[in-house]
Amino acid sequence: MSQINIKKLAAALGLSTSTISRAFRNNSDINPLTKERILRMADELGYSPNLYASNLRDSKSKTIAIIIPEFGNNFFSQAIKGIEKQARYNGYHTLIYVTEDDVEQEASFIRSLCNGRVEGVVMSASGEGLKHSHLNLLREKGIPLVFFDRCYEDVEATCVTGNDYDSSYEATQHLVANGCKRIAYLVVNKSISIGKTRMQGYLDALKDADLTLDDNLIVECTNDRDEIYKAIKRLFEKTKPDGVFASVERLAMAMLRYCVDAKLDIPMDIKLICFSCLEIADVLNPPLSTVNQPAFEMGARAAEILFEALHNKQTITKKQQIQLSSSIIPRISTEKRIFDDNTET
Amino acid sequence: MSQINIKKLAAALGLSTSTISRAFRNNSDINPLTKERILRMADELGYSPNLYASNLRDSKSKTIAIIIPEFGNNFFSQAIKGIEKQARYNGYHTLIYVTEDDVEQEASFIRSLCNGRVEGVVMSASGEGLKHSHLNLLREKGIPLVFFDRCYEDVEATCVTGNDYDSSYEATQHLVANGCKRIAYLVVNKSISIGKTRMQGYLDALKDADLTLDDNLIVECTNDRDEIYKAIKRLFEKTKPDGVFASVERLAMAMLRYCVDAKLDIPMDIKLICFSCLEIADVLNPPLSTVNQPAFEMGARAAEILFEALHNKQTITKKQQIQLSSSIIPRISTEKRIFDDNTET
DNA sequence: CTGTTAGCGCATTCAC
DNA sequence: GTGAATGCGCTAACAG
Repeated sequence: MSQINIKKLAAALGLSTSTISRAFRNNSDINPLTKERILRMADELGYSPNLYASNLRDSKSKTIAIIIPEFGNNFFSQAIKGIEKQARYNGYHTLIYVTEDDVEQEASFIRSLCNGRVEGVVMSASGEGLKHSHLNLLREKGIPLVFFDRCYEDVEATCVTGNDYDSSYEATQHLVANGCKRIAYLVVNKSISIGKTRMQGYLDALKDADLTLDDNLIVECTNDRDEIYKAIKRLFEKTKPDGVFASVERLAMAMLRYCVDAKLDIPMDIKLICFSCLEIADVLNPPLSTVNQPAFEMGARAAEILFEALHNKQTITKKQQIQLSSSIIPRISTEKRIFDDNTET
Repeated sequence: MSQINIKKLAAALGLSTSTISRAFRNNSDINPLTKERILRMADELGYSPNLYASNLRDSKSKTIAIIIPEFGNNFFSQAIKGIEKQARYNGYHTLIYVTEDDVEQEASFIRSLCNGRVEGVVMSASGEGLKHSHLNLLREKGIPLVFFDRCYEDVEATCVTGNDYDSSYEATQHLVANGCKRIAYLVVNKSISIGKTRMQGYLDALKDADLTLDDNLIVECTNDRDEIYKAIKRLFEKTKPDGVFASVERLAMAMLRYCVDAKLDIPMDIKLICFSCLEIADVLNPPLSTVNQPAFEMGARAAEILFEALHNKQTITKKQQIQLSSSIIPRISTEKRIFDDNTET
């Protein structure tokens, strides 16, 4: 394949390469007719300016990266959608990397991006709050970073999250209001920022409702479907919760499965609410009360902030947290049922 | 930001740039000690070879693109996961583009990729079988293409799909076997390849079961949630199906909603099965029988084929269809219920 | 309005 | 085992 390049095109037209170049960028002045002639010929010969040559010259890549820990639930697909849309709007390309919750992988991705491949990074953190030296690389290279949903607290960067504390408080309160006294909290990892924040909301709500905390009611799970199920089973065998607040969608799904198997009726025997952005929560069995996270908006907002930084030639984003409101959508799974006075609905 | 480059690093070490270069590629011979010294200093100074310079020199980008029509359901997130994983395995980067079902957008993306940005493309087609001239660009540039799930029949490229015809036939047969006589088919667009193939399976199964086809039972929907609902409502008002086969997940969700509102019991009054790769079909109300598509595998396989082509320096993939088997997972939504003889389960 | 010139950062000859 | 020279394809200054 004799690749066409600017020189050949110039030769074919009897022009200089700079004129060709001019025809392809909109700023420099050029005779409209020449331009048209060039573009026509370019089209015919299948010429388009080589990306890497241009990028090398201007050290601009018009590309950002998304780094996410996993793809397991709707949250990230919707967030990606938001980011990609913003990128498109700004004329940027979007690279995507999935770490599978592996900080090493995350570091490796970051390293592979620091050679000019991207101008900015939007990411949701994979690890806990320990060694983030790989992120210093970004700063050294002047590549701005924006977190969404999960962040490293010690890294200087803007972080777009939901109002996790408030939502958790409210979700717990919602269970209390509907009659729950022994509320369990299901979490994947209670030591990372987001699990911690959500748990605090839960704890404070319990305290404010004068409910005593039973440590057995806090269940730390993994991401493995079977193990989650077992953890829930143990919870119910050991202690008898009457309400469950799941900090992650996947854990609530396991709850639904367990309740079917254990012949527990939701919401009669146990009430359930969880963080989720599942669009089909209303057709679950039973329709599931959710703390609805604005995933798309979170992604879009994070990207927006990144592009602002890029636009202003900032090499770093301001350390601040931007909270988008989640909303509690009560459905059957937390409905109050009254037996004692025959007014059962 | 005084960016570090190969020259500065060379100067700092009193070496030539070519020696530096050698230290970073593993083939050329270089004194191990020099190499180590270089790498150490590079690390210290935060140097890594500029991507665009290397790419320009070698005309290699180590990047592929994914182009998908939408992000609306699990299918595409799982497929992306499969593709990304393969890419990572092969040391490639992955660009992602979402067309929102717009062929113009698709064409525009393709054009923006043909300047060397990517070495290959994995895509699920956005449009119908009409004008695909934008794909010729890829061929002209020698960029191989692999379709997954949705393809353009007239384009020469490998296409990885499910066994849609067979699965549809079986799904329909499954409804028949469980007592349905008037089976509706819900489809988004019956004229694109995939809608067509699936419908053919449905039609043939009806014929082989000696059921007469009622055109009113074939419902063409859009992607809009409300409109889908209305279309289903019209279907039930006009005619009384006793089984529904939904060619797309989203349509089945609308069915579940409609049945709640219309107080129709699934599977008593109506049975339902659909294409889906929802992992939580078992906790829907009722647990939904599905034709389970191997989305992750489809993505992974498509990527694999692309990398094979890349590896063999093919500029085009063989025109062939590779079918991965879907499996029918019967759940409550299609269960046979027998009233007449008191053996109701 | 167009051509000439120089150089972005790197990797590969070819010498030594 | 290492250095000097060349060019990948493009664009921005500068001249005219």
